[in-house]
Amino acid sequence: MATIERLKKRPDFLAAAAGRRFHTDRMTAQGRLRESEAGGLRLGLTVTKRVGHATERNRIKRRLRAVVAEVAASLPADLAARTADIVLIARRPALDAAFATLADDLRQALPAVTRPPKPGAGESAGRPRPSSRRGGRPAAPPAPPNERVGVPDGQ
RNA sequence: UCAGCCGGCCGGGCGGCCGCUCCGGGGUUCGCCCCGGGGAGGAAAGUCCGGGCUCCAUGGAGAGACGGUGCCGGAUAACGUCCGGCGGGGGCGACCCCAGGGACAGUGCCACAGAGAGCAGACCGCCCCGGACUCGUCCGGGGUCAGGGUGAAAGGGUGCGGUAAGAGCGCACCGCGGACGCGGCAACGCGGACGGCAUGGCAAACCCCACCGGGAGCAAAACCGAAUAGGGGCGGCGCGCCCCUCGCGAGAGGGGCAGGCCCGCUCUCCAGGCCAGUCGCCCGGGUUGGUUGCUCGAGGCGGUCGGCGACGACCGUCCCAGAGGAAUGGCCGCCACGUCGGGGGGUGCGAGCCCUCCGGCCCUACAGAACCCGGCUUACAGGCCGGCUGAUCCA
Repeated sequence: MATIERLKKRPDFLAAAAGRRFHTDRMTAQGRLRESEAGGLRLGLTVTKRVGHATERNRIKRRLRAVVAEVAASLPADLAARTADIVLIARRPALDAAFATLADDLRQALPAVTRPPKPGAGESAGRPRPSSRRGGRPAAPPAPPNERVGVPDGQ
């Protein structure tokens, strides 16, 4: 049975932000293929302050962790063996969305963001340009760091 | 029964499946597994005060600056908190609200309006005197603040006397100040000779007075830990300037001043320490990560005693979250509560209230520990308990 490690280091989060993306109304998924180390999936959660207050952010993170655990239990072996980091950026509707809906979102997102690069060069065309109002931040990799730290504000 | 005031408390429950973290015990192929137990709040929040703790400084004293507090007494480790009083204000009342020291130490401000706003003031008006003439008006000089008018505020109020008109000018009452006396630990209260009324307000204006205060914070701090450099320790040698005397000189002797740094806001003083250069030997490792700090504490609960009370003393008993991209939950079912819509029934003139059924919603409000305590402030669906006040009804 497959398991998914938790992502905890800040540089890993920043690296994943440069990878492939997958959007739903509930969340945005970002994926990055790791070069080195052993195989397996790792996943981190980001819930920014703009989503809601601390209580609401915590609830979203707990529900997403439960979703991850459930999805991981029934993951195909080839998908689970991919060497990739995923970051889920929660959005406001994740607070009230049905549990099954969140699970479906994740099941769709996982293969999408961890797909190995095709030999063809059509990569950038298929990638959604995040220039819309989503998050309102530039698409450049050195993004403002504070925006995507999932830590509850330390004040 | 209705309206209201004060204090205290709760803030979903039960069950099923699957998880997280810490502690204790056991097992292990060292990956982990099994058993038992603990696991968010009254505000965990805002970070506004007060402490503990840690680091920075070698201790002590004084002055200044800056900041804070501000009726009195008490409680407390401390507080800007709390308790009990006082004074002022509001309410029929239970009760509630108030940054509430000093304006004869000084400086300053009091806009606009108004004649005049701080050693007051004459615009209209009133009155007296003189003059002019067209004979009831004008001009000049003077008195006056009762009236008009302005203003937040016009130098006590009302009445009588008094006067040319007036005025505490005189008198009565009220107000105000007030030596002194009495009560109270005190704030303050009560009485009050006497004073013809004087010291108008603002100190969330400067200021004065009294009291308090070093700074930064658990991302503090300590330890483990790979490399270079800075760095640290020990030991040897070495010690600035001026004057006088001796000496050809290197230098020697005596006297005086000692330079710089360390007193984490500044300055001064006392005590004390260090450095000033070079050589040799040894130690050591900024950051990432790990461990500690990290939960037994001004602790919870129960009781007795003291106190009006805040609270204190004593006895008994309990161990009660310790995460670290951050655990304390996820999903489902049932029930209760609330709310919305609809049907039926009861009651009432009626708004409405009560009972019951069906469906939907929220599936709970505010809100998530981050070193720990004491407070304050702010947010909060709904509910429970106790005491009290005012109406109304019955006896």
